[in-house]
Amino acid sequence: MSVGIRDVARAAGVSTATVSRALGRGPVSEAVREQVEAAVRATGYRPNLSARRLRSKAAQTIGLIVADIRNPFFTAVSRAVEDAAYAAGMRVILCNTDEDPAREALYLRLMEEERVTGVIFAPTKTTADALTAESLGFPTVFIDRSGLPGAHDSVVLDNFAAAGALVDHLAAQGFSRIGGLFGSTSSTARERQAGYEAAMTRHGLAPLVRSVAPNAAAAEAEAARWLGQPDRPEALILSNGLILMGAVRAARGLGLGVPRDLALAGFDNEPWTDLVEPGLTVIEQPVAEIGAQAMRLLFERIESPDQPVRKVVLSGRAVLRGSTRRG
Amino acid sequence: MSVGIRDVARAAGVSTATVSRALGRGPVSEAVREQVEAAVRATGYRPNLSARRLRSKAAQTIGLIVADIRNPFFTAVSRAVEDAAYAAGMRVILCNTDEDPAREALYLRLMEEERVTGVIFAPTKTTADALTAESLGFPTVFIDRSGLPGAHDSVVLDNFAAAGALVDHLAAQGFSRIGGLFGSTSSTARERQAGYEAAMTRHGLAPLVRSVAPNAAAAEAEAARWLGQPDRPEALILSNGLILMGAVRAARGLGLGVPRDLALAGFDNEPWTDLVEPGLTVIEQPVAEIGAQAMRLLFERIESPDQPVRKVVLSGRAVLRGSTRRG
DNA sequence: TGTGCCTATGAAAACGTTTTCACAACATTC
DNA sequence: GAATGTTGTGAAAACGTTTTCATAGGCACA
Repeated sequence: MSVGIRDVARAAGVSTATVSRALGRGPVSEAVREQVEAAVRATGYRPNLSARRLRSKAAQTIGLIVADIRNPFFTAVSRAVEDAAYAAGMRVILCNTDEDPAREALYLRLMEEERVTGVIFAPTKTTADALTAESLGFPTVFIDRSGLPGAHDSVVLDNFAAAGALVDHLAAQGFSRIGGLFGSTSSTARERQAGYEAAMTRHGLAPLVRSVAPNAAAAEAEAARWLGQPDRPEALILSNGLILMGAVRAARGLGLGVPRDLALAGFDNEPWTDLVEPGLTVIEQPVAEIGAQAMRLLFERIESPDQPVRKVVLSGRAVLRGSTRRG
Repeated sequence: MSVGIRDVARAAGVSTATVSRALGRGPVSEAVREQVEAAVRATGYRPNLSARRLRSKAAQTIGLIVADIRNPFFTAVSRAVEDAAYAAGMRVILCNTDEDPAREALYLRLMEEERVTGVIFAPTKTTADALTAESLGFPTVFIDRSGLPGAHDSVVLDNFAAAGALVDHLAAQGFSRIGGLFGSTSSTARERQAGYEAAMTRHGLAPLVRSVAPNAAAAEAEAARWLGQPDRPEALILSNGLILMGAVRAARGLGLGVPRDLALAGFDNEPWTDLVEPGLTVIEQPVAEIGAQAMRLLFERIESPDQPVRKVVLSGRAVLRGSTRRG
């Protein structure tokens, strides 16, 4: 019923081996190559990728496991990864873990069963800490988040410095009760928290830290609780775009003026952050480059599996807007 | 080197056929099933999905081809599709066409080669109009956009009615020079335009229409051009979230107050639309339901390939905010 | 003219599963 | 007690490719 390589071979008057060689790379005479191509067109042949992968053991597939596809940061990174992958003739399987270690385990097993060429992974802290260099059966690059030192290639932001830069900026504007609301599931949030705390200490200020599930609803609830207290912070640093949005909503809900009653500074320069009034001060991440670098690292790891582990650290760019301007 | 089903069979003291049956569904005694499971654990066996798919001819894979993953509408729909797919034990291959017919063709060929179980597809108008019922080698459900009548299952918004509702609302507020800026690549934008024009005519108003590539940058440029003219519209209807964002930026850039100098109404109730000042009046689409219904239609089509073509039309919900309030 | 070495090709094996076919052991029906 | 299912199992075929192995023909070189 379905047309296979033997139908093409019959139509072209050659063997299946020759068809395979003509379609891939292999020594074939120009005449035969043209015959085969004509036969492919005539029969409407489409190669069966499952069969091809089974025999050749080259899956030509990379897995992309992200924590939350609704987070525009991951969407943007995915775009870059996919573009690079398809340009290299590889397919992408995209998986969403929702920051859930159980789903991470599920998808990692799926990757094994697919015999993927490699994986790009933004793991939760729980999973990252559990994964040693040998525990994964395929080349892996961590993205946005890093795990055990020296265990996996990774490309991350210089979170420590970026969070420190936000504190410096707020301190320079004269704010002193600067709070930090950080995600609870990622190493990234921890690093940002550490950078925040170090900078606060450097400025002789007392760190005020809370953590929260990294989504807008949870962040709004927690921020509202915090900001409702009499000794509320006068400035807040938020560890990603979703948490930043939650904080903006909480401030609105409580009738707090920004930056008069509350200054806000966050991460991820999402399109809406300069549309709200006042514009929000953020650290912009080089999202496209993160994706591209991850693919580069992955390809190089596939090429030479035994090279030393590498960690690419990219710098964020502070985008200063009205939300941190001292009234 | 890699452990296969025959290693498991040897370890369990049974044949490979029995292992296969014990792992899948098939008549096996309870004792043997436990033996096999123990052997799987002992050997660390992972099934090879390529081999499984090749032999069983069940890809257990659905393709999801969207126009732009940066558009939160598609992100949200993808979430729903993926959740449903993984719940049904299927994998998802996600592809981005960037509204480019050439990439659509590329990905459709990929779907054939993957021998996918089915595809959910948001096609450009160009591709949709070229695709007859027989031209696709797999069950397909169109999403957000429809093609030739009766050619493919689809789940879409009632775009005509929704656009009309926006016009009605603006007209009721006393606006009369109401312009419409619509995307140029989708049937959806055409339907919204038709609904807009019909409603304008119904109100005795003259339609003012422009079209633009459906992304924020192009929309901003076109809106700025339009709004810079002396006889500029006093209200604008925008055919999706990205175009709406472009229009907001254009208004800001020209120093036009909303809604005093310009009223704005659009599609897609994205999280940022109530964060800008004033909040934006939009049609909210039931994104999760669109994804879920698409999966339902697809599964039913797979089950009974010859049933009549169905089109699910969902209603949008008008969310009225300050951007259309008559000053 | 013989020897050796490329190049293009075909026959057949191999990839790791599931499925078909055959059959033995046992239960059910007449 | 014979005929007729069931049920559990193994041997081997099959899925659609790529790859290995073998070989025939052409060409260069001695």
